Amino acid sequence: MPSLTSVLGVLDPTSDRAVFRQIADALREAIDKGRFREGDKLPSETELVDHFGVSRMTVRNALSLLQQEGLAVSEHGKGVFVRPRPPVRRLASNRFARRHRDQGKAAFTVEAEAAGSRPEVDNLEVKEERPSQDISARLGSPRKVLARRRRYLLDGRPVEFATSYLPLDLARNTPIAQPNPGPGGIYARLEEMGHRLDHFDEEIRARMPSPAEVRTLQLASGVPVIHLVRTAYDVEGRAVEVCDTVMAADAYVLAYQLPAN
Amino acid sequence: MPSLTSVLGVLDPTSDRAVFRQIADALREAIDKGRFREGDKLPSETELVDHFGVSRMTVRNALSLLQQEGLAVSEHGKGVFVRPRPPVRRLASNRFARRHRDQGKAAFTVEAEAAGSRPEVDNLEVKEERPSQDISARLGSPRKVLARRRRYLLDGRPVEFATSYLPLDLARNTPIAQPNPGPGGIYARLEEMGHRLDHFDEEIRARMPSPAEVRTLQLASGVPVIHLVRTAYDVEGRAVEVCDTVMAADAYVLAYQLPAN
DNA sequence: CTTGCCCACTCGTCTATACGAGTAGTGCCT
DNA sequence: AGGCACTACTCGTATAGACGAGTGGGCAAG
Repeated sequence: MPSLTSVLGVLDPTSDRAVFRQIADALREAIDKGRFREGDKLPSETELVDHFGVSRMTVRNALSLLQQEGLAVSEHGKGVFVRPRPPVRRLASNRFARRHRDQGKAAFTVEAEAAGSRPEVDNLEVKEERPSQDISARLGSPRKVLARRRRYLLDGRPVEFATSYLPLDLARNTPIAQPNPGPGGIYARLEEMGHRLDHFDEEIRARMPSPAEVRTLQLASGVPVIHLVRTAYDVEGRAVEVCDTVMAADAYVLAYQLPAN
Repeated sequence: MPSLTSVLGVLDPTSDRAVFRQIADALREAIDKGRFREGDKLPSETELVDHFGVSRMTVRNALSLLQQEGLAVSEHGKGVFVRPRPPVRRLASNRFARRHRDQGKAAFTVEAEAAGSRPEVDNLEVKEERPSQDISARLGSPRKVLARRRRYLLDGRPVEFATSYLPLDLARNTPIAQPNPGPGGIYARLEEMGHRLDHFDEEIRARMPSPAEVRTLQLASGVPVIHLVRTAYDVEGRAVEVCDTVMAADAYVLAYQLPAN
């Protein structure tokens, strides 16, 4: 067992860099160099206090920095750990292409099982409501919309929360208003109903989660969310669906293929 | 001038929610309700201490939470302010399409001026180097690559830092190895050199910035970065360029249009 | 009137202490 | 063998105080 000094070094009292930043630097460097690996427990606050000869608040300040950077997570009663990188789910840009519309299960389920994960969907909610200003504008100002909410989990971990909005005049009293819209999902139903899909617009943002999103997605601190808003247009140019998705950023890579011409 | 109590309310001593969270909640709610607007100064730490009757560390803890959420920014000597939302730059998926290749200026410059901003590019660096494992794999394992680094600013604010990598055998002693590759950028040069471009692959991730990225992009705390890696392929299927881009997430929306078939 | 200093106010850093609460192992008691 | 209590260790929350450093306004000296 190597000494803490050999792993973390010592403070430089002549430096004008704040002590807690020096401590954070030392820990960050040790993590980068592989002295601590994913899931490893970092030295406890008490050990760091003793090693660096500073007060506990200073140590906590340093650890808090690492958590904000997404490098570490603390667990009450256990310790502070190097944040494990979960397996990422790759979302291909053509995942909604007609030829990929699976006739049995939802796309999420198929992909997750192919990747060796256990998929779940919960928090299902289908209701009629008045659209927000943003959603309303994207859908051509319908008075009411059908909202389909659901949360996706992989191996028990929530990774994504999505809401689909459809103009109510289009979705009411159709399979789309059912909790399970049937094989191929709502896009298959829309096409059966005569709304042949032409293209999708996707808008991607990244930001820190709201407290509600932290709860829903059980996010560790230092993990942003990817906010994706997809609008589906039929061949007549009508926006027939808006899907608002919030994803745990550490669980996703979005992949797009674009023509060069 | 409304009293602090009418804006922030009071603590609930019977609640088991931590005091600093209650204070953060009160401030967050006041911001959400528009009692404080973008750029407004929040009550000073001292005022919050007096109002809530708690110690300064508790108040700082609450303010720190808001900063991690990206809701507030502190300025030494001045105060804590509601974080202003900068204008976002919209990156369209077809921005590199051949027909959009401007013959005079760089795409960044054209777009920025169209949006009424003052564009700058700095930190230019062009050098030959050994590729990282990741870049090497994407480019088909060249021994060395040409790296072109640059930083983009809008109205003096850094928003994006990008590095292009090209196999050295392809780029050496060409205009691509010059600081200014000429009209239409390196994609125009590549096509002139016989590498007609076929398509691009883009991979998008979001995460918290490293300390180096915080410096380079002058990021406030609570602002993630969008990490985009674009690989350009010629019609023969060869990867001819990888562009690794780190963007301030609060300055960008990425927009993609996808066919439905 | 201008310059420059000082002061009041801001947040930043750090110490020292206290108690609460979650976790896990040990060992006793049943 | 099983269950439970105790305990030692972890991080979480909160207090009180001190000094440092950046900002900006006012006041006094030139």
